[in-house]
Amino acid sequence: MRKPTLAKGPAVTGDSSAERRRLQMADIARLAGVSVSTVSRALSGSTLVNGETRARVQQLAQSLNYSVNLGAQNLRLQKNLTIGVVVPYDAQSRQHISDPFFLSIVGSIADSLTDHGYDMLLSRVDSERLDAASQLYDSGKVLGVIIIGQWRHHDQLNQLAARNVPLVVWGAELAQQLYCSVGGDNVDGGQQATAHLLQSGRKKIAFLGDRALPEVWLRREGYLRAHQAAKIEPVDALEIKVPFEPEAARLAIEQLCDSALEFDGVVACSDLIAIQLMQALRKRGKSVPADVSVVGYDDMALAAFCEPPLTTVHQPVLQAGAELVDALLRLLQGEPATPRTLPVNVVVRASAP
Amino acid sequence: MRKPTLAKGPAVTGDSSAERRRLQMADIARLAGVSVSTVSRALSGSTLVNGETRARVQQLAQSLNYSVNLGAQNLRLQKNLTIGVVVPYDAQSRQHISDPFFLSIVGSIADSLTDHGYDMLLSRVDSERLDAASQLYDSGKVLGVIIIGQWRHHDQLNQLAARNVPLVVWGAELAQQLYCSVGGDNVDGGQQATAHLLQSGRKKIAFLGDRALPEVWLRREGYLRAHQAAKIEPVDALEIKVPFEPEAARLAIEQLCDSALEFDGVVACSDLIAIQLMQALRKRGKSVPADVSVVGYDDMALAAFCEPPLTTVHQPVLQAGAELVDALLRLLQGEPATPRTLPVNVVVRASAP
DNA sequence: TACCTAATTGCAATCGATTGCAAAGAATTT
DNA sequence: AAATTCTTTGCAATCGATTGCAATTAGGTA
Repeated sequence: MRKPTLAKGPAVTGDSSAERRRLQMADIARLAGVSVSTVSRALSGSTLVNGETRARVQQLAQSLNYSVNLGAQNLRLQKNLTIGVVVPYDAQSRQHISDPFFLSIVGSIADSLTDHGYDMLLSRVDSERLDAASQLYDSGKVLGVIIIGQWRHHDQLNQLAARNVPLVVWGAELAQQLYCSVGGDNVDGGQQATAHLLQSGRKKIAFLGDRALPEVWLRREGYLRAHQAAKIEPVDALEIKVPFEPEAARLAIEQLCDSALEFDGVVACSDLIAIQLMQALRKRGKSVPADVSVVGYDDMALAAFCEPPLTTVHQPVLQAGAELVDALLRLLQGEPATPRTLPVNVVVRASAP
Repeated sequence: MRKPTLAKGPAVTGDSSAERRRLQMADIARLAGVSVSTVSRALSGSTLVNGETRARVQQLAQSLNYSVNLGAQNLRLQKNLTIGVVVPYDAQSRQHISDPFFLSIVGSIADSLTDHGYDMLLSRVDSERLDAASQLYDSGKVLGVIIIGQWRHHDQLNQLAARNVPLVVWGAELAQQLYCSVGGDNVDGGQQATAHLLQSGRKKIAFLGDRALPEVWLRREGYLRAHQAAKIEPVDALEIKVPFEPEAARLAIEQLCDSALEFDGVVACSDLIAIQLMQALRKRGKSVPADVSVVGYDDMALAAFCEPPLTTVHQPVLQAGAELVDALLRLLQGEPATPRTLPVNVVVRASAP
């Protein structure tokens, strides 16, 4: 086995003397003594060129690590195998791509795109200007776009769709929706989470989330339905506006815990919110789940390992990636793509037995 | 406030009748009644065109959502603002992009690239064929490549560098290294982790990792040095080959726990390994940290929240993304880029007080 | 020997943009 | 009024590939 040791070599230089010019077809042609046309045909395996010549050219190209310039090829062939994936960020809080849930969706999309032979261009836009995502498409960089989340701008997404931008969105299925969405069943998720708490005898259940976001609104809808089904009146004051951004969330949570509000159960709209809440409660000497039962949302890897392990609504991330990609590719074929709502289920762990 | 409700609309169709042809400069030219040259100049803000004409063309383009075709523009201008980020995957275990640590590095690279105005193309390659990453560069799709991890193929990376592929690698700084790397100080990390355990009185410390990987080899080096400094002889049998792949790791860990080997401390080469170990120990009635102290590696978000909270070696992910991007951009300028080893530090939590 | 067919190969137009250069027209100078 | 300059515009070449069509050559046939 080679033994790696600490290096002490010189700095790696960029160019030094050898100028870095990319090899092109004309070079191969010159070296092989044929025309560019012949090289092009040889490399694409056309039978129009002599078998011997073809083999010679192919070997030459291979040995020189030559690859066809895809930019030029795409231009000529009007082809493109790149899909844009857009992760909105919060411009105010300068919240970057870091939420583990979004990252895991991006990962699963990457896998699915690779399986289909597409490249993935990862990009960020201000969550208040989702329509900026179309720039990727308008400029021809990508064939179509997958946007992670609707945020506050269903309308902008509709405009993009109306402009015929090939578009699929991770998020809720809403009324008057012109674009294709794929998302978890938020109403059912909210309902299941709440019902689970109600069934275990909890009566004063807080709802933590920002209902200005469509997905949260729907989860709240489920929260209300579960109360209705159990013939229990939810307490209005226990709906707390908690944003997804960790820092802002922390403030809202501390405020809740320091208030006089009483609650024995919590439905949080993300695992991060749930975990922050559990920390805040512990710090104040309250026990989870003895004093307060907590249910999170997403079921990210973290959920199984925190203290106590978190009961949470599982979102099918792997399936999500595959479905998003499928839907977009179908759109690109000119086929219809129906919005999809994926089933979710509560995973019961210690935080809400 | 608009109230989202469940949708019941028809399927979103792809094309319907309206054929989807991308707008191009010639269209704008025709509509504005000028030549393509003028449009090109107007859109680039050249003073060569009449101010009035310029404004008119710009407004027209804007109102039609026209963007210059970047493929054609890049071809003509020999310009390209896309960087490739390559995440190797394990072909045997079909381990996909999912390790939270890699994802968080990718996230931080994405942020840094965006700040510099570059696009990011995310791609995967078989970890046994890292040299396949150069395809992105050879084909002109990207200006340069960032590869996450060296895996077993320092040699292939050197070959890429020798071929002048602009390349930066997240990983260890090794001997005879032709490429630029950025990574945590693995020797120091291993040493600090081990020293922390030794100082708290632990004597039989296991090392969990696959030393065929350079980074692990170096951490083991630190593990040995710490023992040497403390004048304690490490037990050879306590070096356990545990791969990073979760499933394979689980097997190795179960095997260790079921063996007759005795140990009171553990240095694990990732947080995932550490957490899996803690679960396995708990299942067997052993207590962490009373019976066994555990130190992880990476300090991913998870570490602070697992049970017990994990003492671990913190890797500076945010800084890593910025440094990787800086180094690559410097290379592309033709400037030298020195390999960088970033300082790491142990974050003490309950698993190894 | 003249003619026809088939197998190879290269010329030149094309994809959608940019830009040097020349031309047309307006404005200024002599 | 003629000459000169300045402003504005369009023509045509170019980036690196692909491909229809024509040209060349070899081989086969009448």
